[in-house]
Amino acid sequence: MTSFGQYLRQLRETRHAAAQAADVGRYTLRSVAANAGLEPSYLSKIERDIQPPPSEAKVRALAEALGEDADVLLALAGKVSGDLLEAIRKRPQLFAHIIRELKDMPDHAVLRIVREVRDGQW
Amino acid sequence: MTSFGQYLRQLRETRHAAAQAADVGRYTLRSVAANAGLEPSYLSKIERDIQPPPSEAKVRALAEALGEDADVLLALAGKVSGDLLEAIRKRPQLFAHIIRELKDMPDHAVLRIVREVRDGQW
DNA sequence: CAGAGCGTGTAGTACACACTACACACCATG
DNA sequence: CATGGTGTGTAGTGTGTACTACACGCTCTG
Repeated sequence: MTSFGQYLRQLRETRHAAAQAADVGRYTLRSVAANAGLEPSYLSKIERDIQPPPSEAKVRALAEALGEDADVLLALAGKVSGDLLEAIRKRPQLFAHIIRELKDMPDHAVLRIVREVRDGQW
Repeated sequence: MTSFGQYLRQLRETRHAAAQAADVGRYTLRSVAANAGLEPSYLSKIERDIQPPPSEAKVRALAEALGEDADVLLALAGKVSGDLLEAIRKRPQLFAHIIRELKDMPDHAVLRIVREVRDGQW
């Protein structure tokens, strides 16, 4: 399993290389830290898994700065997005039930449900 | 909104009265605390909302001791069950998507989906 | 070879979390 | 009137969370 730090560093280095090739946009540790609003040394430690992942807000800021999906990054950070938690807390039994039903199903089955729901014949 | 503490106390007092009427089983603060594995004074403070809700494990133990649904009690405690979090973290985008789709739907619509899923033609 | 820019090391902070231990005051009962 | 059981008050503890501030050493460029 890739750790949060490993993933973050790899992601940044990929962006860095791509930005070199292209033109603008810098993906140095310092500039990413600045864009995401945290101290460079802090980010350095996070990327090397010396510090645990930061708060949800900072993870979101990092996702934004690196062009990555926030939910994915949050998951790697061992967290779940606050708005999802809120939704579950509002109707705990309902959501507990449905999540437990779906958790052992293969992706394609769940995806099919998602699509059915979105197409909205409910 | 009923607080966690208020709810807990009310629940315990209800059980207490019922147990009086019936026969066995004690629902004093001390005995519930003992059954759930925490200090009486701690539970006392929790029931009066002087202390914040305890850890997930303790909330579960309280639910067990009081015959209440753990997910409901956890929700009142502002928490979400760890197994649900784990399921979401394993497939963050998938579950984020489906929860966000469902969160604004009325109960009956969600329930219908739950049933369809359980009846398993997926 | 000075200076900019890069990543990193060390130190420390403020606060919340999750509790325990023990003493106390009250009430009813034998 | 002492004893058992009830809820509560006070105090303190260890651990994690979530960071900041600042200094250091390396490398590349002008």
